[in-house]
Amino acid sequence: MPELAAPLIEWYRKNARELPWRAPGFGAWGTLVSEFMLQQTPVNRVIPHLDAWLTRWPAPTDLAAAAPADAVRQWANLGYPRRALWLHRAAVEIRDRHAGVVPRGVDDLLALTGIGDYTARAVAVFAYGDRHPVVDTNTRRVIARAVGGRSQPGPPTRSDLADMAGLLPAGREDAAMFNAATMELGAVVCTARAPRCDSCPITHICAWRTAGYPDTGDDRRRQARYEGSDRQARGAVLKTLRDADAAGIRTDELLADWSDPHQRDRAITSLADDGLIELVNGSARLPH
DNA sequence: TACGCGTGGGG
DNA sequence: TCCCCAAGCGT
Repeated sequence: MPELAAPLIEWYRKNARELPWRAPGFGAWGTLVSEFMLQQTPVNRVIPHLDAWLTRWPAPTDLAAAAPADAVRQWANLGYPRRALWLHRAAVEIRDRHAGVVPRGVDDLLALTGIGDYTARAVAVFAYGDRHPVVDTNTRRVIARAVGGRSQPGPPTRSDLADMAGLLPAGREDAAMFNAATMELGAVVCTARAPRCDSCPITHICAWRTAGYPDTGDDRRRQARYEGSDRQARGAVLKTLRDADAAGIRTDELLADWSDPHQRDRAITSLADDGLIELVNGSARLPH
């Protein structure tokens, strides 16, 4: 296998976007919050919310002292609001189990609510500089193409971690840079649709290019339709409650005009099950 | 392993 | 107009 890391790192040094979490001394808490927000939400939408969040809660203990409702409100329209709840829980766990300091070990990070394989290693690598494989949708796509010669990656697998580990340079600094560079390439050059192969720094190594850019199929999981879905109903309920005062809204007045009453009821029940809302005295409100 | 989970911008 | 896509996680 030709050397992948060197040209990627060189390209990254010259072309990396200036992003808030890449500023020197950004801090582990900022990194952790940014990674929560970046789970399925695009960079450009995250940036202003990240700034506001860290201004309000500069340390894990600050967020831990707040009510979950405040976290859900501050999350605003970033999407997947369970992440706000999970981030709040993680802050409480960091306060209680790690003396208010974001842990450095991958196992400790994995034990926190809302942190999985990606986020745990992203924090360990980007905040603490340790040597681990970071696997996300970008690195999986870049490796599927450059190494696997395929047009798209398959569904995520446990072996993705070992595949990335096998490509990692020996040194900690280089390894961290390689992780970041592979993600960056996937984000801005080796994109899911219409990749910009003309400006790619590893075309000379790319197995997909060598094979003539074949369409090898695409067995990635498709996202369910949103229009008319329960998710849409949940989103509408939560938006209403974010915009309401702390006392909430009577459940019989909540989304009273929703076209499917059963779906409305399902949304309210499932949100309560998830802890995103509380049902008290016939009213629904964000969790105190 | 496969599914449910928000929201908005771009092709 | 839709459909695709976005630094995933928990179950």
